[in-house]
Amino acid sequence: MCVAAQTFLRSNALISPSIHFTTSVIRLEGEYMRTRNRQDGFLNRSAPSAPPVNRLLATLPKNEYKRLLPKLKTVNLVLGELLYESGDAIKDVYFPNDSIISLISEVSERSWLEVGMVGNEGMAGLPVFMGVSSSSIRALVQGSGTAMRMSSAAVRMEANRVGSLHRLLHRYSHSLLTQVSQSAACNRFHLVEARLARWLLMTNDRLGAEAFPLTQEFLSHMLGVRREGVSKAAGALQAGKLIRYSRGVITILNRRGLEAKSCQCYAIIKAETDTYLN
Amino acid sequence: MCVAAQTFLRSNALISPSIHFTTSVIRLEGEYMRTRNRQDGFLNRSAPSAPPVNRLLATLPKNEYKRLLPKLKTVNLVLGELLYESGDAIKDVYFPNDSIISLISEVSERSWLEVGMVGNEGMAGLPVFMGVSSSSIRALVQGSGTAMRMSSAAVRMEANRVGSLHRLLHRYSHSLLTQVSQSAACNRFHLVEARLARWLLMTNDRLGAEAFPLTQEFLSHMLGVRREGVSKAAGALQAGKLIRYSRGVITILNRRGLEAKSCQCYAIIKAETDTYLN
DNA sequence: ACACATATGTATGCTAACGCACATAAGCGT
DNA sequence: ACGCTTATGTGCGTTAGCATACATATGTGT
Repeated sequence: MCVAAQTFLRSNALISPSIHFTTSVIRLEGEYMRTRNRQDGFLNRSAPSAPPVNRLLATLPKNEYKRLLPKLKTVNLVLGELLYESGDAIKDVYFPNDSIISLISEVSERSWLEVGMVGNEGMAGLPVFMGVSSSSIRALVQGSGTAMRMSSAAVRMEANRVGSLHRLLHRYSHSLLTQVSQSAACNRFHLVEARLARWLLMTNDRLGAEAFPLTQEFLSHMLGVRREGVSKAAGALQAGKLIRYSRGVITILNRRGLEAKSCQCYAIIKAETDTYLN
Repeated sequence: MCVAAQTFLRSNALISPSIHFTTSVIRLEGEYMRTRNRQDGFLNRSAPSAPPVNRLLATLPKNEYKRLLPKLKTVNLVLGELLYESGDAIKDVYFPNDSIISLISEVSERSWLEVGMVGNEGMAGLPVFMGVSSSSIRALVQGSGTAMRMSSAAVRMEANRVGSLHRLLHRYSHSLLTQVSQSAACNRFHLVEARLARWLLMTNDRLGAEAFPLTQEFLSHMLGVRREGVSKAAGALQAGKLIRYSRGVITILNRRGLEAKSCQCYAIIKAETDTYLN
């Protein structure tokens, strides 16, 4: 958690790392607890038509799922938590239920970019399955919720036997690569407003909530633009009554409208993500 | 080959598709043949300290390599050839020797972006290994040369048995994802000139040649910028005597200088690519 | 109620890259 | 040698997004 906050705020270079560290832990945990308490189940998740479980795991045949169950542990992931850092050993992998994990690439202290988003359709920690112990990509919790955690050792076992999980992870790898490629092109060609709309929709899909805590500062790192750019784009979306936001909480008011503002990339990525499990 | 040229020139929307098709086949093949004839072994490949073989295959243990050999066929790949198109079934996979294959993502008729580059360190057609028959990413020959071709059916067999190739392809998948992520960030944050320098260096590494046929038009699609932008950036590099070019042929004059002009991304990607095989 | 931290808005000037239009140049086929 | 095609250069107005600086607003703890 400490590490999480440290990274989360690393961009603010004016304050010394240690100060950073302390204040941001407080800030993050504080913010989270507050929002959770203010309104029970703050996220306003819509009535769960489907129970919030990881769809990748849910697709496994029963016997295989049973075999894996002892190795899986439900854990809570909190916004801002850093699951693994660039270059560090990956100790566990995560199958999100209703949480979201961002895969982030960094080219400099202040320039980050989300290259992929992992929700209940996938797993964070693919490098382990691929036989690599660390990655240059950072995994940061972008939406609070639960996930199923599995040790890297257990994942490495799965890499050695071709079973249902093995095959599913292959399909997922392809899906993720597609997502990363599509958003690379999207980030290159599309305007900030469209990309913001896409990002909010993707988050909405995975979180199953209409409102979620996110500052513009955080968003700016996801989209790879300045905070002021997010302010402008978000302001435009709010003016159009598509979203509402205040002090780190964003609420989606009009999904259809957001879809119209977003680029095709949203639909393309969603189609890929939704169909690979079939 | 027809399809190749069709796609290669698709951006020129002023000419009808059929005209396109015919003229561009001629143009491409013509250009290639001309350059090949003009000077025997036009590419001026540097003295092959290492023989030009696919390094992924070369890393296999001997017995496994022998097992695969009957399934591999050496083929010639020609600049502009389209190995598989977005959405179409992938019939074969390719292990480049001294050829290069570009993985390209498209967001509109005129907006393309190279998301990954495959040389002798890898394989084009990973989706097949991952159990998917087609991909939204296009594979286009970006540098002429030879490659080892293997049928998709044979690759699917390999996906079902965990052997050396299986493990290597896992490692390669991770390497490719890293490359795609890094260039996504690079394309987002770095200037055209730096990206062009990086791209030329990466091509130089894989082609093993100082001079290679490439128009600015082609380059613009790789970098996801306008042709005029390439003209400006290439002009600057030429003014600095780092490269020389004329009518579709680029020559690298000063590698060190290019490395200085490029961003760190070149070194980062190269390190990943060079070390995953060990 | 107040002070404080932090989230968000906004203004100004700047630059890279865009879109369009056209000029030049180099090679090729006849 | 000539004309054609194609590759490359360049100028001009526009724009999205950057950097910096500062203003405002909104929760929170005391």
